[in-house]
Amino acid sequence: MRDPSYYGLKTEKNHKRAKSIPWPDVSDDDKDKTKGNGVKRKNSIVNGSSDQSRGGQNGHKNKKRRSSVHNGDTPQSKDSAHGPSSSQSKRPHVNGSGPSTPHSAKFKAVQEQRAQLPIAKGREALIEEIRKNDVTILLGETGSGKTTQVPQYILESGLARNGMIAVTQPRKVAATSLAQRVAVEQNVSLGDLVGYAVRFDEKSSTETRIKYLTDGMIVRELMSDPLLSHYSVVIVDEAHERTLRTDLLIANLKTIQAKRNPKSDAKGKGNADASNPLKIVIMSATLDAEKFSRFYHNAKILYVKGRQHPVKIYHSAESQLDYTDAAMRTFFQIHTDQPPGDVLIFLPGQEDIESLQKSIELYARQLPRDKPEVLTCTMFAAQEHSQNNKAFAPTPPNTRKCILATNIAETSITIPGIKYVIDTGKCKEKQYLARTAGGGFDTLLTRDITKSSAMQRAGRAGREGAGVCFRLYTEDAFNNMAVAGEPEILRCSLTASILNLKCLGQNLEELDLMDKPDLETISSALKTLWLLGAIDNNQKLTAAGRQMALFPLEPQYACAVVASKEYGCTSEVLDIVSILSASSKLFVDISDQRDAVTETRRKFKHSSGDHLTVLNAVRAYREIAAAENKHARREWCRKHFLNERTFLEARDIREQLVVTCTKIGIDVNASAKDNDEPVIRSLGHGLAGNSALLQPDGTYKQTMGQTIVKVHPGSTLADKKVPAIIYDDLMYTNQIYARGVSAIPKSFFLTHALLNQKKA
DNA sequence: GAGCACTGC
Repeated sequence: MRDPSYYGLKTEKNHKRAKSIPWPDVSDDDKDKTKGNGVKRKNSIVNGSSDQSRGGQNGHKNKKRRSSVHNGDTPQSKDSAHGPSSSQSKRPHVNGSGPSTPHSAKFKAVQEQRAQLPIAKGREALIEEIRKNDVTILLGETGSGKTTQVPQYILESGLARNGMIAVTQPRKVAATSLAQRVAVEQNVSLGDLVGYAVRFDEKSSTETRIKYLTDGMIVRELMSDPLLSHYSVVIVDEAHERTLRTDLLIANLKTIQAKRNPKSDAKGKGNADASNPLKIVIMSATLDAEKFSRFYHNAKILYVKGRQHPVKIYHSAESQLDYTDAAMRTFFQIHTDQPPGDVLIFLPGQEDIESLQKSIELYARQLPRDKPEVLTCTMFAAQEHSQNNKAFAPTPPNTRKCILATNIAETSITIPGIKYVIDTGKCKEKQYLARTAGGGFDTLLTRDITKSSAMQRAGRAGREGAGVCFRLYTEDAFNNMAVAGEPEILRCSLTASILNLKCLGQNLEELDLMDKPDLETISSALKTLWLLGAIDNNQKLTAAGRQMALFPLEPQYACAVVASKEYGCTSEVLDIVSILSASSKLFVDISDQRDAVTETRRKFKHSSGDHLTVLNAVRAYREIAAAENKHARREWCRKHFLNERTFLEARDIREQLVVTCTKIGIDVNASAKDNDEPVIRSLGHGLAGNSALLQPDGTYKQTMGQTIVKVHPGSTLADKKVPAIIYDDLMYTNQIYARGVSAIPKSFFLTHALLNQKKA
């Protein structure tokens, strides 16, 4: 392969550094492929070939116990169309978007597609296994069709009896779009036989038998229905992601099954005579099935092949210290030597993305005329939606699109047209550091990805056709990667989970979890709950704690809402905490318009700090919203560097909070008007543990610990010294920064923890 | 005086 400098790229940096990365034999790729020598086809991801699972240390062990569902079953024609449910689909549907008539061409095409999915061949074997066993582990590669088909097979076979089938997903979009798809396949209107439930959005009815829901939603349902008695089958999808809520669900399902299937023994025999037995199906995409199996009394593991185009994987011959530079050189090697096709580059964060984009655009301008144009797009969570969406626009003719993305493109978003993937092997990961004193804090540091992540990234090149993945790390480095990431339960704060479990009468340390968190993390959470008055000296849930758990909020903010009743400022506190709980930040940062941003933000700035600054922004938006149309509102937000989606999401959250408040007798209209003190006081109750005092040397030191914290430069209090502060959270990057900071009179908060306990 | 992967109720 040729060096980019061959094309006359002339910055000083490039002259010093430019050398091509020695990708083994990539340049004469086509010739070598036909000869079958030269090109190393390492870990090639070919339709379900065993190569793909080579990365897993225990892959070979799995084989012993895995039985393939591909054992020669032929799908029965009577089932492959529509089963017992078909009678329900014959009702006339008034609206045009409803299901088509059973014999329409569209419906037939849908059923043909269903029958061709890889999992369809194993249908009978799969149903038989689920019938025989209380718990089934199903390993399915991408494209196997397991998530849409298994619930339908279970329904159509009658295994669910009269109960519902729950299918849990870690993400909302997945739950809603899967339900949509399955409703089409069942030829019913969404919300009838097939429905979904995610936060702020539910489409289900008394007729619903297959319900897709987020894992958070079903964990919430546990609070009102501890045995999940509405469901006869619970399918946990994407279990390998090991989200906190999936782990809590998996643990609870085990105890629920022990109660609902009284005769079940360790080998998991059928329980035809139990009145309302529960079937569990764990679906996962990776190699760690053994662990799920062991957890569920050595449950049977089934394996189903996927449908993926082959992806050739090249590892870098030597390790690349400067991964952005290596990514740039690799991009230009692809651009100059490889056939057309868009490129996706995985980078850890926004900063790397923006700097690499600049370099690529700089060098692309110096390419000879006969080379295709380069179009760069960036994709990361903090970026405006419209910018992220640019990657989806069709690539113009004679152009190669280069998408620079974070992990967002690994699971959450699928970009069409990608033929080449460049994987830096890095990501950023949040990790909670528990400190018994001071409550602990989050860190966000760049680290190596895992094997499953690396495979996922490579797979992104094979969505639509054969692809190529260039890894900017050696094959040894790949082999030394962890198989999978640490489950979330081991790296996040447990304050909210412990509070919710206490409402179920459970203690987290006694729960039968697949992975148990540190005692330090648990005691840090217990300490926070005690400070909030949610538990008493004997760690028993208090009346106030029970109220806090009802709110879909961090316990700190729930505590502030509960406290606001006394100070008569619930309206203001709801405004603030609903913004703080929204998934996107309110204040948009645009790196190249920084001066304009700070200037505009001054309008909302409140002298006491960030919380009341948020309140000012909410009040200003509300005025605009009342007076102006949608377009003007959006324009106003853009001009003021405010994220309107945050306002809209916060409005939904606020509505939920109003319902909860009303239920427990908190007057949501109680307002302190322009008196700020009660608002800060209420927040002070919730943030009693998150406080720091100014030291003589100008730094802030935690009141509950010894940590020196710095006010984050993005805060309105960044260049102002006040005697005492409260803050939303701490984040360690280069230093320990307090974010979401407000000044608070010293006399306030030192007593708040005690007040919380007294009230409780 | 400096930077923030991704979910979810």
